[in-house]
Amino acid sequence: METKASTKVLGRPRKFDKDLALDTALKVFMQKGYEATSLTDITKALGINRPSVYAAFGNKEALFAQALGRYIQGPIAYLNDVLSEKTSRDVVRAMLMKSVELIVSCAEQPRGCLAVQSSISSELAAAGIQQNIVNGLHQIEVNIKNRFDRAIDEGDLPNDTDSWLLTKYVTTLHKGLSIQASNGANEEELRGIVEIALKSWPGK
Amino acid sequence: METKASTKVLGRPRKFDKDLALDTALKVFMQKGYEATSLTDITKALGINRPSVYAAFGNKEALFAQALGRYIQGPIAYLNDVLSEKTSRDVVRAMLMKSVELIVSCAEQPRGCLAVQSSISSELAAAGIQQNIVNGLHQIEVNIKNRFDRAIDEGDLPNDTDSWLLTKYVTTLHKGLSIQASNGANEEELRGIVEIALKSWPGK
DNA sequence: AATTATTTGTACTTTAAAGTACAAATATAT
DNA sequence: ATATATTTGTACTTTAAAGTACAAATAATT
Repeated sequence: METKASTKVLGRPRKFDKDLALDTALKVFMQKGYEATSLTDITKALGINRPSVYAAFGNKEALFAQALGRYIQGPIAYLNDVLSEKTSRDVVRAMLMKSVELIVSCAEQPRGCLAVQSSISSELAAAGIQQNIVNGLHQIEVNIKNRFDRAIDEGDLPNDTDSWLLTKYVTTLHKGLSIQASNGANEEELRGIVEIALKSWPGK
Repeated sequence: METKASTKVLGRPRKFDKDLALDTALKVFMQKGYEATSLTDITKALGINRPSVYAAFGNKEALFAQALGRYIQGPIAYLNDVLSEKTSRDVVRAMLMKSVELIVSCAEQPRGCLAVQSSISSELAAAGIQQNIVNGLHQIEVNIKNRFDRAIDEGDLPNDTDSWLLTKYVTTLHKGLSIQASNGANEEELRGIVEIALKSWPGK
C-alpha cells in the first residue's frame, strides 16, 4: 500500500494524479475493451507520454490490472453490496438491475461488464490476468451462495434448494446480460429479461 | 455457389480439400478463439503454406467467415432444429442442453460457443464480420419468438406471455452458459443451471 | 511438344503495437 | 551552489502477425 501523504519526495514531480489517471484509463478500457485499447489510446486520453505510463504503471497488463482494481472497488462494488438486501429475490433483483444500469451507462455502444468481457479475453489469459478475474468472479459466486444458504435457513428459499446451482443460474443471467448488451439489446429489453427471471424466482 | 463437380480444371491442382481445410480451421478457431489464432496456427494445422491459404480463402477474416459458415451449418444447426420439438419447454430444454453438449465437447479448455464469443470480438467488429454474427444471432431469436407465439396459440404458453422477452431470456441463458463454460464451469454445473431454468418454465 | 492456367514454397515487405534509451527538466537534500 | 533523484519528451528498437512477390511445379488444352 502506498501512502498518498505528500511527504515531499525527491526528483521532478509527476504531472498527473495516479488515481485519476487510472480512472481515465478504466473509462477507455470500458469503452473499447482491453484488446482493442492501445497504449496510444491511453496516452492520448491521459494527455501524457508513453514512458510516463510505463514508469507509473509498469506495462499495459499491469495498468489494466490496476484499472480493474478501481473497477472492482467502484462500478461493480454493488455485487457485494446487494447481499445485504432483505430477501433472496431482492438480492437478485438489485444485482441484475444494477448490472443493467451499469452496462447501459457506458456512453455510445455498451460493451457489457468489463470483468465479464475480460474473463474470456485470450490476450489477458496469456498474461495470467484473466485467471485473477475468473477467481474474482468465482469469489462473488461463493458470496452469493452463502447468502442463499442464509435465505434457506430463514425460510426464504425452499429447503431442497441447491444453493450453488441457483447461484450459477443467477450469474449465468448476469454474464448473459453482458453479452446481450454488447450485441445491441436496449435497456428496456435487458430490464424485461430480469423481470422474467424474477417472476419465477423460487423464493421470497 | 461453387460446384464441387470435378470438371477438370486447368493448372496445378490444389493439394488439399477446401471444405476439409475449412473444418480444420474451424476446429482451431473453436479451440483458441478468433483473435488468438494466427495464420501460422492455421497453416500448421492444415499442413499447407501461407500463400495457399490466401489464394484459397482470401485473408484471415474471409477464412473465418467461411469457417463460421460451416459452424452454422454443422455444430450449431441444432439452434433451428430444436424448433420442431413438441412444446416450448422441450424446445428450450433441447436448445440449452445441446448447447452445453457442444460447448463441453471441445477438447481441453472449453471456450464456449464460437458464435457467442465472436459476437463480442473487437477485432471482428473492426472487420465488419461481427455484425453478421450479431445479425445471425438475432435471426435465431426471431425464429424462437415465432415458435413461442405458436406455443401461445396452442395453449402451451400463457396468453399474456411477452414472447420476445421470453426469447431474450432464453438466449441470455444461452450466452451466459457460453461464458460460464470458458470461465471453468463443468458439465454438471452447466446442466444443473439449465434444469433450474426449466423448473420454473412458464409453459408446458 | 508448346502453351496456358493455377498452385506451391521460399523468402520477402508491411504494419501496428509494445516497449525503451537517453538527454533535458525539475524537484528536494546537503 | 551542488548533488541527487525522479519525471518528461523525443525518438528509437523490437516483435509478432498479416499479407505478398515471384520463380518453380504441375496439371489440362491445343
